[in-house]
Amino acid sequence: MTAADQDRNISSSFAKGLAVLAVFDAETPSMTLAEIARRSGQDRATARRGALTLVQAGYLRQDGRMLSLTPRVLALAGGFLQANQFGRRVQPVLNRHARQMQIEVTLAMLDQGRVLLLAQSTVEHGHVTYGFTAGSHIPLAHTSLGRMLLAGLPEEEAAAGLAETDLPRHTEASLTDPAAILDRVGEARAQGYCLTDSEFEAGITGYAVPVSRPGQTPIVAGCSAPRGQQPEADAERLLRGLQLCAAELRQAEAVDHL
Amino acid sequence: MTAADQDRNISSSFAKGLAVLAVFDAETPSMTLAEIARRSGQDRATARRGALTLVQAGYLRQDGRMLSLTPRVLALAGGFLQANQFGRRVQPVLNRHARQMQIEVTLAMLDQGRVLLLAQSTVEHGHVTYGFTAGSHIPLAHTSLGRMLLAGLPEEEAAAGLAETDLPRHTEASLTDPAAILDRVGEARAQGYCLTDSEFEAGITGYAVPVSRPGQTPIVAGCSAPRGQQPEADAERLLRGLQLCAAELRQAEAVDHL
DNA sequence: TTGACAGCGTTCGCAAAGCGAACATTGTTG
DNA sequence: CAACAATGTTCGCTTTGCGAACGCTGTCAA
Repeated sequence: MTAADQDRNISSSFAKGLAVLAVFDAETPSMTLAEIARRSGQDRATARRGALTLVQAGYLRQDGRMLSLTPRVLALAGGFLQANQFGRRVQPVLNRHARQMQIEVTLAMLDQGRVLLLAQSTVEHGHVTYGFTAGSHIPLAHTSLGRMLLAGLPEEEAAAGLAETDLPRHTEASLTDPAAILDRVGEARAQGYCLTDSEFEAGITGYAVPVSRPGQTPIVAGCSAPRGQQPEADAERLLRGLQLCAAELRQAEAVDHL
Repeated sequence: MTAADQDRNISSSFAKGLAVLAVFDAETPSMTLAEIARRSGQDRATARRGALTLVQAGYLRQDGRMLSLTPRVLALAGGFLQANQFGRRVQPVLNRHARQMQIEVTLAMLDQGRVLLLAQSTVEHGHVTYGFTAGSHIPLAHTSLGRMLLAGLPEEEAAAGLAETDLPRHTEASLTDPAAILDRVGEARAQGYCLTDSEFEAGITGYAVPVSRPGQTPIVAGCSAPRGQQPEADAERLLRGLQLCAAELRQAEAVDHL
């Protein structure tokens, strides 16, 4: 009861339960109650009630002492995707450009100090590396998508956003100095696109361009490919393709109210 | 406290909050508090607390008096998709077969008396009609996917499942007699595939085959296309393609523990 | 073998969280 | 503009759910 008193309008039990649902991510597909409690920073008994409630609601499956998400959570995302007509207005555009560029195209935004993938084109010869999908989180600091997103924020917010995340060394090439990363972000802001090389995955170059209009919540499109023989030619071709894709998404006002 | 006493292990506030989150679907992208309360069958004050909590947690956005889902809900689905390696084990297979068949391929399962789309390939020339995505719900009774799913259940369960849903007449061809629909389901079970014609969308034929092994929770793959000049030839080609796709998914054990 | 221990899931009395009738506020109709 | 209808918000009473405490199970060292 200090300064931040509990708001009578907020249901704390509900908030805690949501935290339980949110701890399930790529690294930990199934967990015990104690693990959930630890990850969500809650008492074991509290986590237990939340988990059991989720089981009853059908969002969680209990298998012995392990708990894991059920496909029903997809329905929650489905509500969002349909509300924003992703199936009609976003996915076809991504697919078409992906086809023309012969590369997988991803749409992303910021979420809690990470990059949240909103949609992904699907094309045959995609060099599948991690197998990210819509809803996946990827790092902010060492990906072209992340830096382009930061570039869409006012400078001080970008610095703040970067400060919130930790900076693991994914590869030898990963920049670890926040100032150096902010330099690259500034560069991306100035030139209207972002390139990264080998900072997240060795040998892979990332490309990203903004989709949202200045002032809106930043949305970006990007792609990644193994570094080829003529990096400059590749970059020019792919960035041109991404710019066309981004322009078309803007035109369709597909991402204006995110 | 009559017979159905409240379980001490279940957090009712949390369950009610989840119900609020779940009312957002394709038909109602944004709602007022009163509408949410009505749809979730809760008191307005209760719905309000749930909604405000969701706003604070970042899953809902408040815009005047309208509330709508934010992209963060995608992260919940992302947890499931990554846990089950959809990006690596399912999506590529669907994409490859879709490419070969030159048609959009969908993976689906049962959820609350409807068909829940789990994943969807995307090809260029897809005749985009509704713009469904992963997480979308489609009707159970009048789609080939739905009937094939019912065929994967024991007969009495299929009948029960069908009884739960209402049977709107989407088109003139929609079967409205439950017994007639169960006949088709039985047929699908017997022959190992399901065809429907114009029952959901006029002029569109749907094709579906089972993916899950007998006894598991039913999972099916399917596709749909405008009825062409040689329906039999189309059916043979598409069903063959779907069977190959389904076999490969089974082989990869991609959907065994759903 | 056994005692001590660490980690897990589960219980229960008490504090506080949230339910919903009642109220305030805003839009709508005759 | 008065009467109404529908929405958003408050507050006292009750129910819910918090977390210390418990029992159980597997693990390690003496």
